Amino acid sequence: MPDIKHFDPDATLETVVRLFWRQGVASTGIQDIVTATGLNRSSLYATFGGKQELYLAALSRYVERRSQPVFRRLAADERGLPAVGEFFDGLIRARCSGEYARWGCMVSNAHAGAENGDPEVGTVLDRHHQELRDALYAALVKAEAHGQLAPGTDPGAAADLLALLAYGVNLRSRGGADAGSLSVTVTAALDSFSA
Amino acid sequence: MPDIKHFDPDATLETVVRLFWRQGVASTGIQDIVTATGLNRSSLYATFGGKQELYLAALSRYVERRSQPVFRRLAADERGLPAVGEFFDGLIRARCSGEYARWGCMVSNAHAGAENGDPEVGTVLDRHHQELRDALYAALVKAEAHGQLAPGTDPGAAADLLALLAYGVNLRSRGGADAGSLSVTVTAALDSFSA
DNA sequence: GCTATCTTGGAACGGTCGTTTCAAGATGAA
DNA sequence: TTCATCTTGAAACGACCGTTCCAAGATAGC
Repeated sequence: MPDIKHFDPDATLETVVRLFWRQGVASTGIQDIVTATGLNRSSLYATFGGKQELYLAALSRYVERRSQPVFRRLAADERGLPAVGEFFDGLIRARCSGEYARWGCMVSNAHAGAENGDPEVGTVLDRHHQELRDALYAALVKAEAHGQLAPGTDPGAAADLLALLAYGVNLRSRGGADAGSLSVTVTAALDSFSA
Repeated sequence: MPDIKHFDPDATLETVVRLFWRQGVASTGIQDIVTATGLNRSSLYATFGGKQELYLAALSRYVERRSQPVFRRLAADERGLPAVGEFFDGLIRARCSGEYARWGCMVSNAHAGAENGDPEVGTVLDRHHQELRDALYAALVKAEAHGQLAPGTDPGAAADLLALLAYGVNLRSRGGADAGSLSVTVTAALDSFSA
């Protein structure tokens, strides 16, 4: 019997993701969201709850739609080191050019925000890090099996290092670092593992 | 003839640094600063100007008092790789324990904030990164001279990598990563350079 | 002690914050 | 078509935002 929603919650949430991603949660007002999505406060609150819940939903969507697909592709790639190189190439390209240039990574940004005190946010950050590391590890294990790794290279330790390196890329790209120098650094790191 | 200030601007700025460092600029209100410093709005604005100028002054103070002394010590250290190891040990200890545990690095945090659009802030971030890299480079050049580096290791590329790694440590420590795993990762990275 | 000059306390500014409320509108089953 | 139910628009909430203003207070040279 009831009325149905006159908008697409999924498209709305994607718009919200981009606002929080680019500006951060503390610098994004409800009015910004109302303006960007075109819907009003009532629909917003009825659908998503308050700002914090909306942020958490947006952060989760970011992880599911942006991060995890890339992680899965990396983990499933059978080529080994070339897959890792492609992962970082794509990362740097996404961070420095195109629609989301200089936005950094929403999860990396969340680390620096005051909202990481929220335990639910903290859980998302930890899981995201674990998934990134695991995907890198899976690729590096295959690299090892293909004899692509320099002798004595531990895939686990390398995965830990590359995961932290990715955060550095995310941060510095948002700060304005140019794609070329980031690429050189990452390539040199991968070369140091290479057989 | 005039009256003199009834407070110590330097001590005040240090208090402000800690507020912005811990909570970020967007989540820190002028009222928070008034409460924490004990002085009133008039003195605050007369001495430092508005919030953005205050943030810039606090960020500069952080770099001068917290980052640069450590960078200088690293750059001046003649031991090579042990100096780099000590630098990261101190970094991880400062980030994960003591008074500033889980605060991250104020400069790293600034990368993720919306204020990095301010060109003056951007300049501070870039200079900070350059100084960090240069200090690492200086230490690695000495390591090379001492024969501590694995053959084929380029001190410049290694410095670039370790600088980005430091950002990763800063971010993940704020996110709650434990000191032990960060230490293991960093140690493994340094070992991969070691002769 | 007088006075010019700066500092301080505290109120107040207009604006925006996140959130709530409620009447009017839209929907689909009966 | 009727009606119960949900959605929507718009106004309003109190609280807080960064900032400004000004009278009262403190200081140091005269």
